[in-house]
Amino acid sequence: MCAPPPRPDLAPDPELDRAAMESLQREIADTAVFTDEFTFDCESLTNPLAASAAADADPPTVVGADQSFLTNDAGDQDRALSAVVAVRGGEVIERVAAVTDLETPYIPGLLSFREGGAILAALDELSVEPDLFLFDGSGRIHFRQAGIATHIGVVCDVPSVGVAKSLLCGTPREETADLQTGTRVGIEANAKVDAPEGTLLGYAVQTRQYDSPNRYINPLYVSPGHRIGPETAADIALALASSYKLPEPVRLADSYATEAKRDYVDS
DNA sequence: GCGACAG
DNA sequence: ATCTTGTCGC
Repeated sequence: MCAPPPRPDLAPDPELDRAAMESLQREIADTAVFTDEFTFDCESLTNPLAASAAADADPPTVVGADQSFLTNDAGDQDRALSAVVAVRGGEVIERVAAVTDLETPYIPGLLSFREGGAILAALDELSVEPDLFLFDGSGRIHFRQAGIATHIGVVCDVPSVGVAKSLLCGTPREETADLQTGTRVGIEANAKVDAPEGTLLGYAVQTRQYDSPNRYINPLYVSPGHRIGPETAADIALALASSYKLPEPVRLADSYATEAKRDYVDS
């Protein structure tokens, strides 16, 4: 992005010790806004495959991000590649990628300190101005309500949504098996979450399901990152998912992360 | 000791 | 995340 992050002081620093990381996450959560606070038109979050795409509206720029990892000669993952794809009105308008050294191992709950640096480096290369971020990982569904979507959203002060493929913490309010396409089940805070029990953290969202009773697709776990409420976060995930389980911007970032990694390995 | 968790 | 074969269904 052209402008520097509004809160560089809150950036994920992999040099911090564990206690300091957790402390920073509490500060991130305090700074985060878990209600709708954005100016773009949510109704024009259409994609090209949606027949209802309004040609006259000016659609927001949605940026999806996902990471892949590079291995050194010893066989260890030593670098992260962050792939970022900007989509507007269902069209890809820009793709950028950045590679940074990994400083921290993967620790559940501290993902942003491992991958955040690469993401911020990639976003720095982006020339378009994002209206909304979609990340592969949790937002408010997190022990300290500060998953990677919340962390990066707050640092950049850009509305963001977390899209995770599995549940980190929290409790579904109802059975999440056999949900119909387009339906959702609330995920609320349990004892493991630093929030009053019962707090609505996000939703299990069934963006896609097979017709035949033989094959089955698990729901996504969608939660507010920053400046988005839980209902809208789920609405956004559903609106941006077309033929696949993942919302288009993250699905495209996912495949670009694989593609860019292959290209990077060549050279 | 038990529980155990995004990517 | 990443590594793979096999299998289903369009």
